[in-house]
Amino acid sequence: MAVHSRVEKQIVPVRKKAYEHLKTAILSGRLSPKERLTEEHLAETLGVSRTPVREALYKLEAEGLIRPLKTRGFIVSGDSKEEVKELFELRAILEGYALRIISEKITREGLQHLGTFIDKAQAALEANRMGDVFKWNTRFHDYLHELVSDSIRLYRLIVDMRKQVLRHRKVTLQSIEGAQRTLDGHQKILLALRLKDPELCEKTMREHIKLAKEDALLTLLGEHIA
Amino acid sequence: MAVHSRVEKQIVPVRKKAYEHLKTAILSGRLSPKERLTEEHLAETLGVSRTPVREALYKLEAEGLIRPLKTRGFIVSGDSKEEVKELFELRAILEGYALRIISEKITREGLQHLGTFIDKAQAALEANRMGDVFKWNTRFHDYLHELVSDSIRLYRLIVDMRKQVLRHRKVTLQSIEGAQRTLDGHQKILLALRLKDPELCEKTMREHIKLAKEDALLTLLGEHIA
DNA sequence: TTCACGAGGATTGTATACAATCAGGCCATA
DNA sequence: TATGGCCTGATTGTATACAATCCTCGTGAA
Repeated sequence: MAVHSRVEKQIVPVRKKAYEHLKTAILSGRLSPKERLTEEHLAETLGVSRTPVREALYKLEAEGLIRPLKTRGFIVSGDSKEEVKELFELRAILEGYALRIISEKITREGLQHLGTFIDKAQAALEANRMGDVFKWNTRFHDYLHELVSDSIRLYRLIVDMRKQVLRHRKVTLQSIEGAQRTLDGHQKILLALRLKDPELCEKTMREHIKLAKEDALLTLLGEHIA
Repeated sequence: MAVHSRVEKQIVPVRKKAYEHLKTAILSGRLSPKERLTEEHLAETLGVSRTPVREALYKLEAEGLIRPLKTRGFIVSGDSKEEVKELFELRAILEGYALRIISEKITREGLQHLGTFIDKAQAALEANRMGDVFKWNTRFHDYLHELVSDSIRLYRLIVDMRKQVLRHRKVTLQSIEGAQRTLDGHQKILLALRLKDPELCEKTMREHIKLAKEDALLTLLGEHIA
């Protein structure tokens, strides 16, 4: 019948649910850097005991999404200019290196996939479907990331950081010019990959992310003014 | 009376003790990748309850020092050739970038300090006091790391990784040639810093760590044969 | 033999209780 | 007004109990 009838009961530990809950709340901005997080209060809110909550908190701390308060409790890490800058710069380094590795082992099909993602994003942009632009751009990056997934540490770092900058990226991509700039960047990346030039790949990716950084910083500034 | 009679009670949470205990056991090789770690067993061994142990385990996992076993429990991450390679390569990237940053803001005194560390290490090497060579080399790197300490994320990543490669480095430095090569590398780094050439700094550091990587891999191979 | 399928022990997940600790305010004293 | 110490509620740290889950291994049927 079904090729795989095993449905894999997929038990989700409370700890994980608490973690995801908090994470999305933070990344979406629903949880601002203003409010203090305490184990007990969160436990009550989520309707669970402190144990899983505290484990979720520790994990978030390890990822840098929240930080311990001197006065006990945590706050979500601010998106101060400095922090956003550092985040993007680290991404530039890590993803630049990743692209270097990728360039050495990507296949013809891989290149084709990437090309498709760009085309779809471009088409979406021209049709003014910004949601889809975002989607295909994300696919583009995700596909790249998968290509380094045997470098476990590198992969984990990249994925972590990427999640953290998500909120900034979303804003950037909402402007037409921003989106077009991003797409141009992706084209350049693809070209560098096609040329199989590791040096160029690293450089291109760094520049691509540097642009994203500047967009994000502008946005940040804008919010400040608004 | 005493200038500072405050002794700072310095309470050390059990969790932290468990964490440190396990960490040193792992880094020193006392805990091999062979044995399985379970919460209960560890708790019993350390004479504490499972709660702090489990928190220590999660932290170690986040740092990549142990990994969950499919069959429940953890094992310490192997030092397979692939893993060591990746570790050093990541270090090369991150510390290379760090040196680039440092080159932009290091002061005259900073350069002098670094020079001193190298001299001391060189002297120790010539007197065949390998322990001291290790010590001064460590100082050299530690000092560099402190210079990036306002880039919190970068700093944390570097420190983490550095701890993980410690066991490999120790072996390398025991050989005279290995130590001399390391020192030469440090000289080059210092030179690059003096020239205030970010590009060169990054490149030099990468190469320095690449050499260390090759040493470590050789050692690893040797152990395999032995 | 090989496979399916429980039984049972080992291990982890979560809740809860209690002890330890800390921040912040209050009061006494100067 | 400033200083220092102590009290108290808030919060975290650790232990423990119990429930849930998973691995293993034996048993029996094909």
